[in-house]
Amino acid sequence: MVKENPSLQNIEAENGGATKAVRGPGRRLHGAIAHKLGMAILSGHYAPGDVLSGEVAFAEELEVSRSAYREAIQVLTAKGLVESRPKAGTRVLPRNRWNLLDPEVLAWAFAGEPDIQFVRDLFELRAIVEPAAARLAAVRRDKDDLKIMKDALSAMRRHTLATEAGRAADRDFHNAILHATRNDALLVLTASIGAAVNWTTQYKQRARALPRNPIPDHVRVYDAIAAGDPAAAAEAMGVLVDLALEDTASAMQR
Amino acid sequence: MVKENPSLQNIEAENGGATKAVRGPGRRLHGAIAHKLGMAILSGHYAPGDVLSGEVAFAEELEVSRSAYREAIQVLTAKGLVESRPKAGTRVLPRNRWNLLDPEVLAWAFAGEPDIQFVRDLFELRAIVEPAAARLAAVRRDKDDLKIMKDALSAMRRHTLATEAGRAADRDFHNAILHATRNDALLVLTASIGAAVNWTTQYKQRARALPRNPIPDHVRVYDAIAAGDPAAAAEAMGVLVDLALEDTASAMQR
DNA sequence: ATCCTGTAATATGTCGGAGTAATTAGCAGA
DNA sequence: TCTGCTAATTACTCCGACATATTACAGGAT
Repeated sequence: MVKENPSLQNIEAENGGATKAVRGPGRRLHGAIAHKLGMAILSGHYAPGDVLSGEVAFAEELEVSRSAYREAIQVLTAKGLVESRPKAGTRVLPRNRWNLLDPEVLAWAFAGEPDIQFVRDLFELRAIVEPAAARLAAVRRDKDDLKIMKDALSAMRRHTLATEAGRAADRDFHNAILHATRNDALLVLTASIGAAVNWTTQYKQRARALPRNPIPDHVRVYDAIAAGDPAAAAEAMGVLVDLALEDTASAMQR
Repeated sequence: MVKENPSLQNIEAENGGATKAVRGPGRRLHGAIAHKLGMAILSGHYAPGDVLSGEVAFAEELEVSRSAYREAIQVLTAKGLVESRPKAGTRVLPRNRWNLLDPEVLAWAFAGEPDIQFVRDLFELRAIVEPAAARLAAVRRDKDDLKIMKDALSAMRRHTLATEAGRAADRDFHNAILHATRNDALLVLTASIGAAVNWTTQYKQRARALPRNPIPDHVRVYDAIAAGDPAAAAEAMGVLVDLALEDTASAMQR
């Protein structure tokens, strides 16, 4: 258990100037604090059971008002990361209480050095859900869905995955499939994970050039869905996820 | 777009007495507000795009301080339900921005009249994930996992599912399976959904007695996992989920 | 040794005000 | 009449202080 809070100074102080100049226009102060704290927890800087020393002391240390600190804590509490009780202080909750599928939490988890085991867990989940989604999409898609997928596909071809536009097209393609399942729960889940994993894709991108051309595999998924063949769609999507896992794993090991 | 806020008075006023007497000991004020507001949004009382009239006016109407109101809004914002911007007020975000897998959001969704389509979506997701989890568990489980499952099973036999203890044992059984997958992401996801769905189970409970004895089906799952047979485990779990869906659907139709 | 009780520490709830950003409307020019 | 800019209003954001309630902890009694 850490007693004092080590080196959390300078939340957002690139320059020593005014606060408003530092934080972006859309970014609120408590949001920045929550981000900072959330990353600190997800990165393991604070372990479950650790106590974030007293509210007043902490806010003082961060050089923000208690209100801002309290609102930040409120956010973390809403995501199940911490729990604060009178006298006891604010403690980091055990991992199983964390809301790991929250988009923001996911982002924090991937912001620092992502935990390899957790990434593998996430891909395992993807490997379960995405093929099943493709299976459903093959049955339930309509003409509009197919058109959107087709457009995204050609956009992926035009720009490569090396560009931001290309990656956006990739996201659109997958989102179109999810949307075609007509299942909101599936959509939300996969969208959250997808966003985090796409971050990993950028990560990978930094490491080296594309390992191989992913377009044909995407086309196979599209063809199967267009043909209304659930089994083939699931199989093709399975290949896609496996491929992504391979690439990511090899990129993270270096 | 609603302009004024209809009938949100008396957040927690059963009696006209002191506030502290009404809200439970562990329940904080802003938590109660967030609960109230969250339920109002999830139940469709506020539609996406609706604006919750001015902070001051609203806090006044709820008879709480602005700080409490703000902290409640903070919670909702963290869950992606609303977004507040200066001058524009606090607006309800579109549904696809909602954090539907958040345990609390799920609870709110089920608190009122649960949306049938959403329940179906959730069960579809369960039907995808849980058999896959059973498949993994069949391979990765160790002796301790089996012991916990066995204990939960016998507890389910002792108390029936009609009692709270029996339902707790049911939860334990499923959690043990999830834990045996050694996949935190899977565990968190299914735990969230399971909690909400268990609520539905209580719902069902009210409607009528148990439709049939679920114990043998649970035993089949256990046997397959104990035998280390992935395919059989997945199949048996699929049966379990289908059964639950059937029961819930028929219970909700009345 | 265990239980109880009092106290101090700490988080929670409240308030009002100053600051800031954005929408809206009003005005000027083409 | 339409377009572009300016200004004022409005609502959120942040702040610091105060009052309150809860609880952990310690010290004493049984």
